[in-house]
Amino acid sequence: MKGDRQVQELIPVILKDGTIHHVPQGSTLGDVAAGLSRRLAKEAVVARVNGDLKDLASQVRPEDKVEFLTFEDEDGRTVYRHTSAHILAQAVKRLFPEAKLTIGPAIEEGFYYDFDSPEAFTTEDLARVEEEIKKIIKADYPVVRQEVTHEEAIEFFNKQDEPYKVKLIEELPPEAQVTLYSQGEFTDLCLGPHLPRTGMVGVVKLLSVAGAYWRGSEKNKMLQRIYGISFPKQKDLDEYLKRIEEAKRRDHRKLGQELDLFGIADEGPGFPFFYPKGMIIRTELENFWRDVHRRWGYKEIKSPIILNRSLWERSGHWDHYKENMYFLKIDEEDYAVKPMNCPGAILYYKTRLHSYRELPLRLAELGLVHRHERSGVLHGLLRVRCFTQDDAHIFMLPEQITDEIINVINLIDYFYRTFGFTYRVELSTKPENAMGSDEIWELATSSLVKALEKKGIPYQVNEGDGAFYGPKIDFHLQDSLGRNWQCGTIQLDFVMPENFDLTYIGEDGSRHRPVMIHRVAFGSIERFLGILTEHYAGAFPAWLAPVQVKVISVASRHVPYVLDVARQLEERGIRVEVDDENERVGYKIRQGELEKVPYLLVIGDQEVDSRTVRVRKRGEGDTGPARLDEFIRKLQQEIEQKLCI
RNA sequence: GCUGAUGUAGCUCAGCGGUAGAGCAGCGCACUCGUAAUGCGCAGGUCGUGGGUUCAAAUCCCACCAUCAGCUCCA
Repeated sequence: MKGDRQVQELIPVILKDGTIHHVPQGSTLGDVAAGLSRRLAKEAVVARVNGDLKDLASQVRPEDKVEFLTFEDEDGRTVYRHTSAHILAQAVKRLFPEAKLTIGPAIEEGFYYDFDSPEAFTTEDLARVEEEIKKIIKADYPVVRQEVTHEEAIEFFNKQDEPYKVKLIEELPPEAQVTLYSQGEFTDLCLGPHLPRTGMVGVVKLLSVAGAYWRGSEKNKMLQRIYGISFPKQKDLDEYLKRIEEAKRRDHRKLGQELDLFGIADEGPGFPFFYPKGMIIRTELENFWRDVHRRWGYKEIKSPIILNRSLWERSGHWDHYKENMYFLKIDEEDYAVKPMNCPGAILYYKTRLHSYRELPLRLAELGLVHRHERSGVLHGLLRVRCFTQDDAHIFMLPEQITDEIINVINLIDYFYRTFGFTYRVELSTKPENAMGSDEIWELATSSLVKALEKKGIPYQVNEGDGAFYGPKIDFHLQDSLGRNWQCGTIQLDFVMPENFDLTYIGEDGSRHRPVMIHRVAFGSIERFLGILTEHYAGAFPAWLAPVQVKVISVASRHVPYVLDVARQLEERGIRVEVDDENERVGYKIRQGELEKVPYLLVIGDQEVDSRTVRVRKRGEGDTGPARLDEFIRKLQQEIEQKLCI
């Protein structure tokens, strides 16, 4: 009567929605899922039990609060991909038994596994590994968790000749329980949890192989890292690969060349060139910037690129930023190329006495700075060695801090909205190499928090990520592909005013110390243009487009009218080009579309006769005939309002 | 900086020990044409740079330069 007794011993578990479900004692989480729905039976990858993630193979206890996760849940996806990483490691060990296992976590997009292998893996190797992965998935090995003692674990991995695993275990406290996960012949040290079976993984795609240091430190040995991604269905993988393709298609380095906007010569690694068309976009961005700053009460200055060593010693850059700076000698004296604009702005501030009545004093500067970046990190316009910061330094009374920060937040918000970006805010606090006392940092940080809270903006805190002179608020904007870019930043600074002995004359007639804000909106004009290029996929809105209208002749007899139309557009301030080549219309239209010109005007007999133009809108095709002045009026409005259409 | 891959005409790429090739772009000629590539012809390269091996190097070896991917995700 053993069976009867089991049936009677039901235990209660609490489900996600609060309902109580009774299951036989000794049930696993997998059993519970299977009893709830067919969908869960198939798709549950892991369970959250009383807040902790647990393998589906583990048993439930009475009163457990249980929630089942699938690939759709972030944590479920992480487990799914972590198991994928184990499958990758198993496949690699089969094909390359001499490769040593290290670590293999799931990451934001996919997973990786690092191996110490005598031979570097090639792309062909990856294809073979992928085949082996398919076999492992097909074999559908159960993934079995096992708890062993510290000693047993070390002995096991010593026997397996896996020195990195032994090292990892040795770093754990000796009394700790160590968990092992096995699937088929493969066993890995792992905290888990994992999928119950290898067959639950749908498709795995290995993406790339690259070097990576053991524990991320350059002092350690370089390992071979294989990156991969996995999905339940081929369709999901295809979509992911399509998204990668789309990002490649939008790569600003590629578009910058195709559209003739900018480029980088071998002779100047990290020092970009702007070509005439890129220069137009850049100038439009700067015009917009000047216009906004005028309206927000800023004055503009320009400080020199090269300044004497003594200045950089006083500012702290000599001690805190030296390895990123370029130096030169002039008349036997040491000079540095500026990596930041703040000391220049401070020198201007110090050219005369300031009254409390003129604060806040907002000094803006499009300042060209140079910073030494390691050769391996350069990347088009996004990571360069010289760039133009759309900088500003605000000198103010301590009681103006919160209002000023809110003012800057409003300005940055206005900037990003113009380009159709949404954004996220982060607050960074005191770093290791900071200048200034804890009290000052405390005060500065709480001022930033106060401004954010007053604006009701949600933010994330990054401990220890601030600048050496003060805490900061960073703006991470999100582009049309959902990627994040750090651009704007607001940094509060009590240190520089102290170092440079900055003062203002207060109401009481005596000298007081002002507070400083450093801030950028674009961040770097060059980088922002790179981001915009990818965001718009090269199809810039009319206000930024290097050529706004291209006028195309059908046959050579139409050229005089084409030139007349172009002249009228030009007179109304529109950037226009004429294509009067002896080519077919189809050819010229194709050129115009490839150049991503917002409007093409096609002119043939009909247009000449009726003195009209035929409008073709970028990406939409022929939109029919129009009167020229009507077209110009609409386009001017589109440009004026900076519409993204 | 480190690991790996790459570097051939303005662009995209083929050639991988026997002395440089295509398509597009450019130039010329013909066609005068209605919404994403008309046809024919011409011209264009010290094969990233510098060494070496060889009768012979774009091709093999070494060094350097540049580019690309990665080097934060921690059993």
